Amino acid sequence: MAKGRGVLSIDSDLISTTSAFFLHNPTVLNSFPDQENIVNPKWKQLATTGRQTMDATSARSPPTTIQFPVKLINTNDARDDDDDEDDDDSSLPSDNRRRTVIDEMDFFARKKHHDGYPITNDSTDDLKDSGSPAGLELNVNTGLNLLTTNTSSDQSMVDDGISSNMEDKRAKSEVAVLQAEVERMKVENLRLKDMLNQVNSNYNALQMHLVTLTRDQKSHHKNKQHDDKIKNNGMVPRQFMDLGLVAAAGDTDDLSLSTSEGGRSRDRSRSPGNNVENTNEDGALVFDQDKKGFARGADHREDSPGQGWASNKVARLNPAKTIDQTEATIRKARVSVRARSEDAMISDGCQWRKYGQKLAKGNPCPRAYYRCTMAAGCPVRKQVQRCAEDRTILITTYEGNHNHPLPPAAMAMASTTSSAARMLLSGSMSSADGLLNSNFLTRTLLPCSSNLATISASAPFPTVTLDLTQNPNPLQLPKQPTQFQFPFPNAPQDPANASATALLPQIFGQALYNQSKFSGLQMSQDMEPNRLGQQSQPASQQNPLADSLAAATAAIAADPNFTAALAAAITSIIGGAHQNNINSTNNAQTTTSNSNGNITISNSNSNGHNKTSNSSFPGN
DNA sequence: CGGCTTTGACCGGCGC
DNA sequence: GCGCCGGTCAAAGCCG
Ligand SMILES: [Zn+2]
Repeated sequence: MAKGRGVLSIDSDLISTTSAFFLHNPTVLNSFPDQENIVNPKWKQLATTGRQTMDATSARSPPTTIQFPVKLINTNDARDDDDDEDDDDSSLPSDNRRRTVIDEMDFFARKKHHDGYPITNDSTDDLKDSGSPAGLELNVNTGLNLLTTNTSSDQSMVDDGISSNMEDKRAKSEVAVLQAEVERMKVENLRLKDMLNQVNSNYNALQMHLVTLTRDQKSHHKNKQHDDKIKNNGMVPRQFMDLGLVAAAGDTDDLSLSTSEGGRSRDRSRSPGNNVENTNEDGALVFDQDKKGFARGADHREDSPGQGWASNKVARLNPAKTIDQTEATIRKARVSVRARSEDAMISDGCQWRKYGQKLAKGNPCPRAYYRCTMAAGCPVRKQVQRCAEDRTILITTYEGNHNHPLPPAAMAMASTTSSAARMLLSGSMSSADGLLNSNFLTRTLLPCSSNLATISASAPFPTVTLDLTQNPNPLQLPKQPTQFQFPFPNAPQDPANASATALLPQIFGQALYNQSKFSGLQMSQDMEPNRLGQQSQPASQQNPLADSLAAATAAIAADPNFTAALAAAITSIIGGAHQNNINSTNNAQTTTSNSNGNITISNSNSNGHNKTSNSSFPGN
């Protein structure tokens, strides 16, 4: 199978990057308005640079945002294989970033190996590759130094022309200086790395806190809502809530829903509690009884392996009947991506291991089951299946949140998933929100396009479907009643598009998220970036947004067409959002539907872009 | 040799 | 209670 390995090259300003990475969330809303100006040259520049796409988005977070490496993706295309070595080299040269990137790469590379930091080697490579076209000072300097340093002969070569001892000395001294600098950078790199890790951990911790707080608040809400819901279905609303929370936690962490471990002994054994996150869950979720039944066997299992560990215990401890439901919902919250691809599966930047295959009943094409192997306990699973009617369409369904850092490429999907979860969650918040949101979108977007985004209640669990195929397939329609449509005029067609593909989901997710926000919160126009402030909503939202935003931004930057489309979509959303807010007619309906909120978003892409996706992602 | 895929068996839920 | 079905497990084999 294709493995995705994310190799990231991060610009020299790691810190800012990292910080942005985690901090970014707040800006999302703002971003939209900005995005309207997609055309904005700034973006393009950024895109080309591959740096800080975010900047353009929001003035607030200037340089720091994550750079979603659209380019990285492109880079990947160039690559043939995944070898680690290749990663380092390839990543560097391909983009403008090459420059200092060297060190930064390691961050994400973590898993595999960042052999020492052969800075010297890398730098040399850079020089060779680039020939110093970039013209960035850093590159040039470093490279020169290194080269000279390494081989005396080289120096001699250079020196010959000059032929003065003084010069030699000078050169040597310079070299020495440069070397020293390199060393210093190395150290700094390490330091940054540590910082990153620290930030990460802090971030996680904060998230957990958030979740806990949110939960507390929720509990209040629940009590209130619960009553209401009971009338309808008792459980549904909560589930969403939980999802949201979970999802929130999930950005970095999983959704850990604890199911009861009860029966799954076998599975569990395998997936030991690697994750620290369990704690999160503790705070976040409480289930009392193992099975409340709603979840199918499969569901249980899923939970248990990745998430269950700690959570399970916790769940037992806390008796809350509805919790189960929540859990189920969470589990069930899924993001389905429809894309045209001849490949067995689309590359999403993650590493997947196939653990099963089945012939689903209504489909002659087998369904493949994958689990994320980027981290030991990662609960994320995905199902890949070809559309029965149109076998060129590959339907990939993601479930759960990663409990580990992701390469940018993977972030897109991950964020999308989480966004979807949030959205669902938000829906739960204001009972109908999810639906409302969809309606929102529909109304807003419909005019624009031919492409569909549909929401259907039919699905057993809340699902957000992103249709990246050009045609709104009849297939979907039957399953899911289309309630609203999203127009995406142009879809990227290149391999590079793969990134775009990945991004789309995020974008959608964001859009959804925003909607949810709008509808649920009835956000004021301000759209304050501070999500934290909005505790009412699940904490999870905050993070994912940022990610998705970043991804979206990157994507936009990368592909003009796409950008335009997005811009249109965003604009419409934004514009429509307010209007929609007013329209809450749906609410009544939604309440019922809460249990399953399915949203389908279709995008018109040219066919075949998917193919590339596999190789294209940096991760691979 | 480790990791991944393949594939039949197994499990639990659900409907009849 | 039985069978169907989706989902997962895990032994066996493959691959680099
Ligand atoms: Zn994962």
